[in-house]
Amino acid sequence: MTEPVLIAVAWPYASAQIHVGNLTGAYLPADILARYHRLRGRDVLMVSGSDSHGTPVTVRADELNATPEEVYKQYHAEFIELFQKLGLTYDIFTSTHTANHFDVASKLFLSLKENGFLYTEESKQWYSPAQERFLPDRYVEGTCYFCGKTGARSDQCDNCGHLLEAEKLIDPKSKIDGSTPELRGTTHFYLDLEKVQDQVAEFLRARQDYWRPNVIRQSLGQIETEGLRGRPITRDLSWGIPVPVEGWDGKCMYVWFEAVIGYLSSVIEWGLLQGDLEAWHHWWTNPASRTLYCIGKDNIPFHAIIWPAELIGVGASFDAKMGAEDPQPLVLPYDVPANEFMNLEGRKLSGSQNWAVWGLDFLERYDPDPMRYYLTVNMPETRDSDWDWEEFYQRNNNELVATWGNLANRVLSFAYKHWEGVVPDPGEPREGDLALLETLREGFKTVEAHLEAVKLRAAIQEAMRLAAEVNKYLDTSAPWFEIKADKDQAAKSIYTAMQAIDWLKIIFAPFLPHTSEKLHGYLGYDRSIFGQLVTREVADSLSTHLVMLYEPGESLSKREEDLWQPTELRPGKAFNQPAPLFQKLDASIVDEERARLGK
RNA sequence: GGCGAAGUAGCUCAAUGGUAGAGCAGUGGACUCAUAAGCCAUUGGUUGGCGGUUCAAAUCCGCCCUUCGCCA
Repeated sequence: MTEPVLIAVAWPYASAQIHVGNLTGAYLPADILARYHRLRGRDVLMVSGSDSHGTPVTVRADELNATPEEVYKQYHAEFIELFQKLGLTYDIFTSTHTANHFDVASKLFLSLKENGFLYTEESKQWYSPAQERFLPDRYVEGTCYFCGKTGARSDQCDNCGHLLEAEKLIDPKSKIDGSTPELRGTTHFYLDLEKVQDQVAEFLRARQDYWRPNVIRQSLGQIETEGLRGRPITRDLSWGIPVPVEGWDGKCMYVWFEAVIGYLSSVIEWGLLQGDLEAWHHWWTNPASRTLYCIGKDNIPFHAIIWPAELIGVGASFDAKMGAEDPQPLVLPYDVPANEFMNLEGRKLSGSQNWAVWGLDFLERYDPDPMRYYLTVNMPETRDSDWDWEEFYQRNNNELVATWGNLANRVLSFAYKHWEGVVPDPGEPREGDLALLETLREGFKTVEAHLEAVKLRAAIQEAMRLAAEVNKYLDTSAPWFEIKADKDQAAKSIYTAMQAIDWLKIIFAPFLPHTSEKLHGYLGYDRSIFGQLVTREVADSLSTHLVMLYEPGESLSKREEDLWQPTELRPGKAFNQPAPLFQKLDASIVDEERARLGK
């Protein structure tokens, strides 16, 4: 009896590279949770994909003189390369530009429409007579009627900060060709949030005891003080999912509306690729399913209010459209553990000013686990945090290398030298040996409690504390003395320490999977702890797209098998010559890396 | 402007009414299996400011300051 766990991860916009802020905010915590739940033997599905539509992609395409499809595919491929190198084990990482997603989004849209949660309304939008199309707000610039500054966007003036009413903007110009746009009436669909407001509030109140304060207070606070108003969910755009209603040619669904539907469509696609068309029900219509949404704080309203509102409005209608005989409603979010932001050297990250640490660039020079470690201990769980190269260097050398890497290395080196690569037989354990192992046994439970509560920083700190306990144990028992007087005593100490690091390997595995696998290999195990990431090109009626998939293969983490517990290290078992798990960094990297910033 | 989050030791963070703690950095020490790592000891804080409630406040209340986010 395994528990379905859906790890739903924010969909990166396919118009910019991924930096450490994106990673620590959403993608890395998701992977840590996914790996932990896999070790527990649960039915984990971690899903996401590239948000391929919308204005940012078309803006980037215009800049590069390319098509939006070319732009999205280029970034999409880079995302997948990064995720493979960093070991972010998405069961599926796909795209919103797939026939399946179009179909699912359309069915969901129509479900909302038929259930009476959509209405239409006319508003005024910028229209370019020269190009015969509507222009997004950010394509139109003019003179601010508050401060007189030119170059103000049509919806907000960056100079004085005022929000602007489009019709009052002085001398509006299209950024594309400099022509003068005009305001024209256009009709759009709106999501009737007012209608579901009470149900959304009820949904939030039922979860307020365990949701993070920043998420629950902001969401519930907004409903209680201001209430909800309808939001337009369609736009005059050509790059996106067409509105599935007759007579609505030239209009697409607004990206924020359709991208979140990816959490559903990607699970369906995963099932299709497994050849199991019904698989998605296990996570989406099963009341036992636990769904966790890993996102950054900029996404809170969409995941804590709008997406639940969409799901409530859809009810069982989507399942009915999928052909179910006894249609069930879709499962509402269990938790939305949104993180705050990560700054860089005290300043806000800025991609355009290159004030960022880019994922792929970082991995050109460093290993993935040091990045995962620093981003976990410094995760912005309760407030904004800061990437500081000096601190990265210090924590790598003083914590990761010194406490954990050195522990594994000192134990295995000593054992390999004196017992010729065979796990020593401890005989009867002494009191101190039992006490250390008891501490580690308790450690599984403590780290587990932190992980279940999505307190990843506390979890990894506890894991490091356990490693320090083993270091203390070694200093107390001092096998380097024991071996001179009585090798049997040294065998007890070294066996106990080996047993401890074999367990710590599992405890660290969700956070530092690459080095846990390495240690796992040194300890003489054949099958890997986790599976592999593979890519596949998928063709459909719309286009072709690259998907990344997680394949458990012959790995140890399997459904219904709980690896999150102490296991016995067999005396007499052969193990391999060890090497250091982590590299010490030279102090010079701090200045070198700082010199790269802002250029 | 409205709502929300955050402000604790040099740095990163714990501690939601009961003697302010941990890790790292700093300082001193004994040891040497190990990536000069680890271990032991230790310095260091009017808990952003002011006022209030209480026998007791980092914690509850009010005002102010700073940072950040959402909304208008």
